[in-house]
Amino acid sequence: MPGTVHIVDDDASFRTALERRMRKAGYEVATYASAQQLLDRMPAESGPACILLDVKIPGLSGPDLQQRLAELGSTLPIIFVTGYADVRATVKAIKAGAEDVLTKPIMSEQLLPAVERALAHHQTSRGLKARLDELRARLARLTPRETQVFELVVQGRINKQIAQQLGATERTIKAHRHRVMEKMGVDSLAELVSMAERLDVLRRLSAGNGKAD
Amino acid sequence: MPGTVHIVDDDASFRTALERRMRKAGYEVATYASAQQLLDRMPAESGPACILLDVKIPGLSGPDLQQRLAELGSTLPIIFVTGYADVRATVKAIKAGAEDVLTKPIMSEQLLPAVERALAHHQTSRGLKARLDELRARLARLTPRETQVFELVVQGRINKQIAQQLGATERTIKAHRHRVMEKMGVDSLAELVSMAERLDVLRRLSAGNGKAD
DNA sequence: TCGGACATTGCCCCAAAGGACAATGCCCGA
DNA sequence: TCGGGCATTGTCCTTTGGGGCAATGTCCGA
Repeated sequence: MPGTVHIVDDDASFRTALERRMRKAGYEVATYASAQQLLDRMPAESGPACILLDVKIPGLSGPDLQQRLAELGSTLPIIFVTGYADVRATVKAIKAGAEDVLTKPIMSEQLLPAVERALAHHQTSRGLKARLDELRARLARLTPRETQVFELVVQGRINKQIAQQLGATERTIKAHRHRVMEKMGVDSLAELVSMAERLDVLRRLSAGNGKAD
Repeated sequence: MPGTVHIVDDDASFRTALERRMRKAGYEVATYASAQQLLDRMPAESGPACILLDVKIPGLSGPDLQQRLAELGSTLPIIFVTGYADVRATVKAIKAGAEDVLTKPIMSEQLLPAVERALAHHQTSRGLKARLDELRARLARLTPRETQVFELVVQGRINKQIAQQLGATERTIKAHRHRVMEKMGVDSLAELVSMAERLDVLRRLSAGNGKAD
């Protein structure tokens, strides 16, 4: 799979060596001497990509960068590269959503499959994120009142109940409801509920870990 | 949190030492000299519990047991115990849903929090599993025809369309639909769709990894 | 101050969903 | 062979949902 590999390592020679291997394998490459550098030149997500990230680098550490990226809603899969076997850190990294952890010296038999997996996962998660963002955008277009109606509707309340709860007429609720369906781009209650459910599930996941996006 | 710790290790002295530490910490303990032994005496899931599992044991290995348990739909969190730092295996174990990986000698500062986390997670996942099983059970009570109607209904099709697609009368669909709502224990389309969505999402997760249950 | 976004309602009509009551036909295991 | 589960329909009536058409009132930024 074609894709871009972002290499973050403070050791210039290691960085270059890795870059060569990646280019030879057919990937686009971008290198960074520090985590901050990557954040500054934050790569536009145009295609499948991943990060080869050294754990121990000056300034923001590998795990620090991982956290920052998660906070920024990045979908870039991270493959950690570490000089020594640290089980504690490895567990933590994977739980935080890292794609893999490789120890130096990095064997190609491990590196290449890991990169391929990462790119494939990124492909998938980008798609998911795109769809979710689309839903969120639609949801954001609802007016406050429409949002209230939306929430009650997907909970299964009938117009009469909603009207009573919001202190309005059933006719009014119908009007809001109509606009909600319109703005959300669905034409059946089932689709609306399904959409709400997805937003909800994904919202929960996002709250839990950085792998959500 | 009170709970039971299942210890699997072929080294009797290590097993006993660990058992003592766990009892002292206030947990119920059950020990097994092999993975097979645990499978044979498969613990009934009565309360929060977890497994302290040695990676390298004769017969079924730790990871092997992990896989078997996943296939059996177990929700028991596994904390791996390993003699040496193996990053590859660690990554694989965590990805396969392991709760944690600890290296010997096992420090209490790592062990006790890990066990607590495992028990807490088990508590949660048991709850999720129970709810999911409930849904599955309800779904299983539907007759073939009702299942067909169920699927079309949650897709947002209206009775008329369903009737046409299934080659039946609208009246018939209403009858099936009514029984579906009844058997699934809901009284609004929204709830039915929500239920279907959960079953679907969780089904996907189950297919992906052993952590699903 | 004017136009636009938002919230609200009324009236009317049609389509769809929910249920009550009732009945028919098939198939299968006890 | 009989009872039960399952699938199917009919008729009739009520409740909900969906929309067209139209209008009013508030609030706010240009």
